[in-house]
Amino acid sequence: MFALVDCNNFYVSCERAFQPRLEGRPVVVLSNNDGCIVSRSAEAKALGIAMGEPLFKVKDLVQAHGVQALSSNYALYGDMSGRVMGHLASKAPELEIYSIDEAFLSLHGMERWGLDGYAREIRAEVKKRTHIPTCIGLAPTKTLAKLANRVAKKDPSLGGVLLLDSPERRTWALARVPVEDVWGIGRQYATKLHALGITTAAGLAQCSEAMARQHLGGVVGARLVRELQGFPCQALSPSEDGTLKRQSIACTRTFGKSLSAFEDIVGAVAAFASRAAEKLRRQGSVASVLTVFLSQDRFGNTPPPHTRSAQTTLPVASSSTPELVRFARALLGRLWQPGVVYKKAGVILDGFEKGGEGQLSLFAPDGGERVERLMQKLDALNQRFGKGSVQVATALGSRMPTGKSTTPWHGQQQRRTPAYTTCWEELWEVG
DNA sequence: TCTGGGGTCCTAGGACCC
DNA sequence: TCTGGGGTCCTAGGACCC
Repeated sequence: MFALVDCNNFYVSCERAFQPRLEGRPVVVLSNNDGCIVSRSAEAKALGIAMGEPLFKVKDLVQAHGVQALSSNYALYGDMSGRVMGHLASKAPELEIYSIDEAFLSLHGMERWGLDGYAREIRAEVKKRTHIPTCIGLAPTKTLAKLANRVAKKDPSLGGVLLLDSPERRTWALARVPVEDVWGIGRQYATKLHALGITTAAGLAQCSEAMARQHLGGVVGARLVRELQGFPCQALSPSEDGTLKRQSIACTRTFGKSLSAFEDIVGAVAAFASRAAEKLRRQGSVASVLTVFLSQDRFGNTPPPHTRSAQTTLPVASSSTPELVRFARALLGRLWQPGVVYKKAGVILDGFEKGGEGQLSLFAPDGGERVERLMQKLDALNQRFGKGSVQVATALGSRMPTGKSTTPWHGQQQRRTPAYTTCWEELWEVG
């Protein structure tokens, strides 16, 4: 049996854990640049505020109902996520961290404990220790566990837990979930399925394999239907030592304002590459593929495509900031055009190998050990004195290296709460 | 005026290999 | 007119997820 533990309105719940006055009120958390709504409290959902909606489109609603709109505070959410996952890891032999607010647990062999009661215990404990409310779905496949979780979230009478351990319960749950709410059914597939007269998860579960393959992206769709029928097709991939090992790492941003000058954009790209390299080192990988993209305003008047990208395979896989910045800069040189107004850029790393196991370079006789030591020092300094204390100069862009002016690509974050748990200057004050 | 930032997996075609 | 069978790697793009 799998359990899927999912935090309710995660970002809003993190904010509420430190600001009890937000309890019972409509609250939303905003994306970067305070642009879109990415997390909503139950009260905000009830007002009809949609997920992903731009803030400016619901400004009236927000004002009329005194909705608290907060900038996103990823330092806080990441830390709270770690705490929740830490508790979950102690509750099951295996844990797969699926996203910042969700994890699959393998409960194989624990059936005799009474899974329903055990799930309620986990839920209560997470709430008590972290103040984060969760819902738990339990079922023989991941897709059914997701579905059970979704039903548990929508139906308060279930007390946050739903166990699907019999054909009767499964049939009951499948019948009450619209097909578009099934894990793996997005907008395109939902439209197709409705046209075919399939409107519920129950209907989808009765689909033939041929039909699933034809309409739902081949083997992916076939697996989805089998999982709904109770035949597991997706195994748990346990997260080693409670952390996620990614297959790709991206750092991308919409700029705070439009940028044209090469020096400004190269500053942004260098900063993104530095950040990506940091994440890469933290998971102990080296990357062999680097992609840079550059976008114009996708809501503006310029016809698509709005994005151009360039990719390169590194001669030797690397996690060195200066090395990756150098290649990123070269790629940017191929993309940037004078006079064009840009709104967004990004750096993506791919093709990972485990650090120390990759192909060695003929031309770096020490195997890159010096650079590795340098990067360790860099990370240690930034850990000790705060993010960005030591950077490659390219990342400063056209700024003077002194002074506190923000970089031209930085956006607004006017409603950010303190990083209560990760920054000495911003510790929680009680009183 | 204002419109996010991450990820995953799969397919298909072309170049190239034996 | 006929002209094999089996791979890999790379790129681009599409669908989905949170």
